[in-house]
Amino acid sequence: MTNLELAWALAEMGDLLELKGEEPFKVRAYHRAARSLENLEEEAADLYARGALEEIPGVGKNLAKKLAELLTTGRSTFLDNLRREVPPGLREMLAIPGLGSRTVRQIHQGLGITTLAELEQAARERRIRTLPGLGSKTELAILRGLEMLREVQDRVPLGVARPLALLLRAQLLALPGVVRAEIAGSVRRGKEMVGDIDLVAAVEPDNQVAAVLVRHPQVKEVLAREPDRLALQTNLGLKIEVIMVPPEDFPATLFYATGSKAHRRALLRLAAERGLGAADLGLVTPRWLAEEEDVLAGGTTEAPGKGGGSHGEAAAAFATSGATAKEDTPGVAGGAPGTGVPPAHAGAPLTHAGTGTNAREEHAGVREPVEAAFYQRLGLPYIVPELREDRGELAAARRGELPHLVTLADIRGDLHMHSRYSDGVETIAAMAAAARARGYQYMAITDHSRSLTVARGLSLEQLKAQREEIARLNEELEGITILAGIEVDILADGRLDYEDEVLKEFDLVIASIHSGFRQEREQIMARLEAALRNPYVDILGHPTGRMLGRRQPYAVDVKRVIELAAETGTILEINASPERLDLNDTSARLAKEYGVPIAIDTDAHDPHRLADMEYGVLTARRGWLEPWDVVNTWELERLLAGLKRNRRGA
DNA sequence: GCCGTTTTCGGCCCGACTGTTTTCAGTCG
Repeated sequence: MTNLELAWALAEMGDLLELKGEEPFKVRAYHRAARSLENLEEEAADLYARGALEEIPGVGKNLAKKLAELLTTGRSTFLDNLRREVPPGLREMLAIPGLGSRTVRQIHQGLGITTLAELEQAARERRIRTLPGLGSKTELAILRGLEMLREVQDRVPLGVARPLALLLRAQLLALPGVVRAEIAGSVRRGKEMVGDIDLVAAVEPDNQVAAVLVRHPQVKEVLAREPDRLALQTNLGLKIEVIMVPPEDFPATLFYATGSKAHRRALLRLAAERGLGAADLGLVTPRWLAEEEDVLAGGTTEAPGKGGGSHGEAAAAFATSGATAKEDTPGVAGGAPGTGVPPAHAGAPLTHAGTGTNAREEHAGVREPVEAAFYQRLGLPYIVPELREDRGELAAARRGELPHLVTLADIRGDLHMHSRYSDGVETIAAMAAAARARGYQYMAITDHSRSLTVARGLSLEQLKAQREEIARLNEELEGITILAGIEVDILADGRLDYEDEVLKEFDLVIASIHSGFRQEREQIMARLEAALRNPYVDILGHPTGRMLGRRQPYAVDVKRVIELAAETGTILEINASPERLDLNDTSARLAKEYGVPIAIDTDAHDPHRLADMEYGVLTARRGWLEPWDVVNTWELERLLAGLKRNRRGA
């Protein structure tokens, strides 16, 4: 079992124990251990092999035993028993904001409800409010929560799907008869949430793909097994589709499977306007021809062979650190993160600034954009997957105005990270070492401010101590500059958590909302406006507060925030954590149109999470951002000179 | 259930907000 699968099993145990009414500290122990496993560098299976499971933080005798059972048998009698005791629907209810274990238990016991469907019906029939302590607001929260769950149904964050996609691609390439394999679909396009992992493999007739993959340890169920197509369901509930084609069909199939569907169809319409057909472009596979037929018929039905929407896709180049829209530069040969699987192509060197030793930082990618020829036959430059959403990319290509997209290699620093001073897990020195190992020239330590007590926000005394430590480290360390920053809370009443006299002492200030999420729009906007107008607030952190699949944004008017940022000279953040990606791609693009500079920050609480930068860069690319739009691609001097605090009176 | 150069037992992040209430329990970050 993989670390992620083990982590999910522990988290499920924790949830089920909580629903049973176990004491909170025991429940928390399961969740803490789950988190440890998610962030573990080494495979738990290896730790088990040398009897070292208890070295995992938060794992003692008891949990080590449960992990050992999972690792050796793939099952857990403890978890199986829990699942028998607690209806699975109750666990799903925990995902509804506002519902905790006590309320779920009360609803279960009071109304006999065990599924989300029953819960919805009860809320609509106003039966929830018949329970003591619950009222109409809870019913509303339930209905809203269910709506949010429906939106993300069967989809997972890119941060979960992409690592598995990279692993699968590497494993495919190791199989006999596989000439080439690439990630396609929404994973390749870098969408924030994905429904399935699409892979395209160029294979010889005697390949072993199906035979091996149906027995893959992470595969729970085979959904379809056809000569040229395999559909699988993983243990974690993700769907995987592998399309197998002869090598000569690989480019067109990859192109098709990457989507988006809207982009494909717009491309075919453009070709038709010019009197060209799919065949003229070299797109002669059955999928393309069927789609062309449908487009020409003016139809909106699905092309055969695939399911609906933009997820009928498959395959390849992930070009974050390589190819851009204007230059067909090579991408990077990709290894699978954290798996020790070697890169598939030995050729292209890592282009990431300086380093590349960490497998987590490597990127899958094709060495040349295999689809370039198709665009070329239409007289167009190559369009990277991140732009293929039918959001004006074809028109821009025709005008020769495709953006020169920012790449991971352009990033010179990370301006949002936490240390042990607040809720981070590492020292400033360790975070600095990790940032330097990534080739960064600068970084900012931005711990939480004093009101965020859960995150051990810093008192004025601690701020002083921290600043002294940073000054000392800057003396000692070569090759990286640490900025003394803060992530200051925008308090519920609109004040900032420190006075201006304190804020002006920092090198850089991020202001963020961590409380009062349910306030009315007017109040939220008043708080944001006050923060944006503060002369010492340089960056607005995670501007909408959303957590993908978990929490809706607070009542924010994003366009107004962008206008205010433009007016006040405040930088807006793309928080690169795959749980957030906030701003999202379309908002980032709007910010660019307003001339608002963007900082792509990881908000890392742990050195490993500095690698989340790639997700932020992907989101920025989907937002058409170019290096000059992103302040942490700038040289440090220029960055500092550009901060609002330093421009005042200048 | 985990953890310990103070502890092998008794702590474990804790204060604010929300919804439901007339004094507070539950949820959240």
